[in-house]
Amino acid sequence: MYAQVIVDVPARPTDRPFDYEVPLELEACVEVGSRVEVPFGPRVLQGFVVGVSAEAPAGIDRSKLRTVRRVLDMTPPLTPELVELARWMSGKYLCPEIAALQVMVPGALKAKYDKVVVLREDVWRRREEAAQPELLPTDPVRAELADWLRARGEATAEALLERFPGSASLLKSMLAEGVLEERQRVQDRMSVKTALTVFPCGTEAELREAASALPARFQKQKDVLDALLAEGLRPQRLTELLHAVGVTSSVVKSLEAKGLVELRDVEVQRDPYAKRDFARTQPLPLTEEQSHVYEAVCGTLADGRHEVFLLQGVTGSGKTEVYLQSIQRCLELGKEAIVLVPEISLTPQMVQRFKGRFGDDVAVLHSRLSHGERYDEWRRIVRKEVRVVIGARSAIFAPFTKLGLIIIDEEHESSYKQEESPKYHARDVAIRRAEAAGAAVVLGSATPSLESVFATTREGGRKFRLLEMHTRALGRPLPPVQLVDMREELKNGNRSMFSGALHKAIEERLHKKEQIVLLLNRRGYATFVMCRSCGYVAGCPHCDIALTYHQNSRTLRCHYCGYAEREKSQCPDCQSEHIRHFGTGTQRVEEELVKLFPGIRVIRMDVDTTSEKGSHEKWLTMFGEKKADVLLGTQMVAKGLDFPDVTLVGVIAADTVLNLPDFRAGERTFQLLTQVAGRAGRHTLPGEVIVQTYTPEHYSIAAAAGHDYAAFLETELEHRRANGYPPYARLINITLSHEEVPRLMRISDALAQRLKEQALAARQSGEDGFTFDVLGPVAAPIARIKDRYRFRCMVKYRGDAVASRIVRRSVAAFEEQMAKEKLQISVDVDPQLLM
DNA sequence: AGCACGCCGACT
DNA sequence: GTCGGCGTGCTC
Repeated sequence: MYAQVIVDVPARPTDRPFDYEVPLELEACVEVGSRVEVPFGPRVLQGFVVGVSAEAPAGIDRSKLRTVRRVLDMTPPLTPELVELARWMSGKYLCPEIAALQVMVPGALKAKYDKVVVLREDVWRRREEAAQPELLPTDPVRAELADWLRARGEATAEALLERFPGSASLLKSMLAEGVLEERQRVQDRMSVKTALTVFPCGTEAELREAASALPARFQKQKDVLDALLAEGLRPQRLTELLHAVGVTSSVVKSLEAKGLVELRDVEVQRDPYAKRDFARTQPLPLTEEQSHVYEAVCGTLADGRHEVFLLQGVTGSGKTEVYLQSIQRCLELGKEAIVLVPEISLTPQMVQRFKGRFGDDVAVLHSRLSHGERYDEWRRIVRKEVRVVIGARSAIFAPFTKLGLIIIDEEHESSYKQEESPKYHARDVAIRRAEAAGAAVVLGSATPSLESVFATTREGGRKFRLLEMHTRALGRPLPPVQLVDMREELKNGNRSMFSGALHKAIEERLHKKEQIVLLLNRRGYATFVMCRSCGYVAGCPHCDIALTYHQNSRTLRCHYCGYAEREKSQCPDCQSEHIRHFGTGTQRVEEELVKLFPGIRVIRMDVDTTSEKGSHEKWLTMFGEKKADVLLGTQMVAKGLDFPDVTLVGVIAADTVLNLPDFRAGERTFQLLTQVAGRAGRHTLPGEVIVQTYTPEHYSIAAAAGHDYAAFLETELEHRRANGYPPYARLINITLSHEEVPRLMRISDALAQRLKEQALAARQSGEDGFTFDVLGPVAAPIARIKDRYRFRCMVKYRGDAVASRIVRRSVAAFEEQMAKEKLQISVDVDPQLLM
């Protein structure tokens, strides 16, 4: 048997399958999707099997074939369907196939390579016994080192030198003699956690009899048997059993010797939700709108068809209940379901709803889990213990084999795009996966992305089917939104960051003991350091970016290259001492709140206060328990929260994002305002929203205030069409980086030229139905990172396949330069952030 | 990406 | 004369 393997070397020349022979004893466990260890050149690597065959591969010298050394998992971590998906991803996002395969498995399975030295006992003995002591090396440490290594079995060179300092040359000569041998090791980052488990041997009657047959002096052994019988002979974790009965392990060992129980190492899970009890919930009755949507989805599910639905439902219209019941139906049909939610809204509230409905049938995957916890949840999927997965972006790769339904909540969220390689978009991957699996996709949002809405129109080819929900499930109207023109406030002498209206509204809520959500529309801007005298901003010496102030270490750090320096007390430019760090903005709002409303209790949520693991949940729980009057924060307070006593939502400055040089700025602003407005008055108490802005006439802001998606859509689409932006075209960003600007400029121009030529060639060879425009090259928004300058070409295209082929071929022409002179080219297909 | 092989400067 | 610098070429 032969296997085709993609090896763990993310580079262009190795980005193809390599053929290996599979030894007979491994044939049973090598299949497409297996993770294997293979020799590759002078080293040993991890790889994924992407093909198997009985016949020897053609076109390769048999003598060159090497053999698979080991299969790394009992069950393959990937399914053939996922292997195929990885192949598609590498073509679509222009990433090495191994990178796509790697994101599909938990980080715990990423290989760790190291080298160890072992003692060659046979060589050692032969030399010692050669009986010519005068010829043996005389180093006194020799024997000691050999003994130590013999006891340990193996050791890394570092560990060995730590134990025997200064023996580097000894080590080298022993390796040369062949007494020591270097071996490569391939390890998982994380291994399976196991626990000794007690398995009763025999039937209940047998054990009962055995227990009573034991003489009185074996009382403790009897106690153990009784405990096992009381638990219905279920296997027990040894530590727990010992604790419960109050005996030591020797007692159980005695029982094992008698053959009454068996002790085995069993894989255990770190279940992060083990301690919590989730009250089971029943399906709620659906409103007319909800059941209309539900029926549509069920129809497709029943047919086992692939179809993409765009579910546009106003905030509070009860999308989640529709998801839950659709999943229920999917499970009844014997299929599995994946639910994607933005990381930020994967709150305990959300998890609770799914755990409550489906109990242990759900695995939860999110980045706040430790490596090990994440791995364990994922293992539950592999072992077929769950049929539903809820998680952030990468949960789209859950290794299900009978996928029936994929739900993407808040589908417009930019966090579905991975910003590192492979730069995939979970929505596009989901659709591709569902196509292959014959599964339905439901994209849900109150404010869908323009791309998705466009896909429901005739012009967009009616690729998606639009389903709408206009009314809120609890019958509450959408809260009225009041726009406050801050220019007027300033004119009237109000220089505070709170308008008269917002000030009064806050006061009222405090009086009535209702709660307030305040949003500062600023993308998690980090704290930076500026001189108030001359305007100097502390920047990274290696990157064109401001340094970030870190409170706890009192240092300034660069988030791009890791550069760090001490906090400054004097401006390096003008020597002024008026140099200080500027808060995230929320800090300043908090200070002002406390000043204006003495005794006000504020919870501030931003990058500073939520960096710690679990802090996000902690703050939300506190707010839910009404331990604070105000929840103040950036984007993160806008998403998916549902607190009944929130009756006021205030937006401090609506337009800060509008001025970013990104064609999606208007869309983002509209979405954010709509989302945050939806936090108010969700239950019995009526809500109110106050939006402060300097540009109340801007269509994004006006439309959000009027809860008018249609108006927003019309204007925004017009803009996009006029400027040739998505959804009328798609984008590919190609970023080039090099240490020298002149060289970089020349290469960038050459690349742009090449792209244009390739496009022309495609057109001339009769290819049509595509457009391909090259913009730039221009300096990238962050013009230098890690002392490398950056230029960018933007491609506007229509026609996926042709465009990626043109880009792939053009970039390939620079491969030689990439290797030779440290040129780097990074391709981002369908970028979400243009910054 | 590594790692080996190979060809030129500063040292015992 | 050797140790070690990093250029370039290959990996089933």
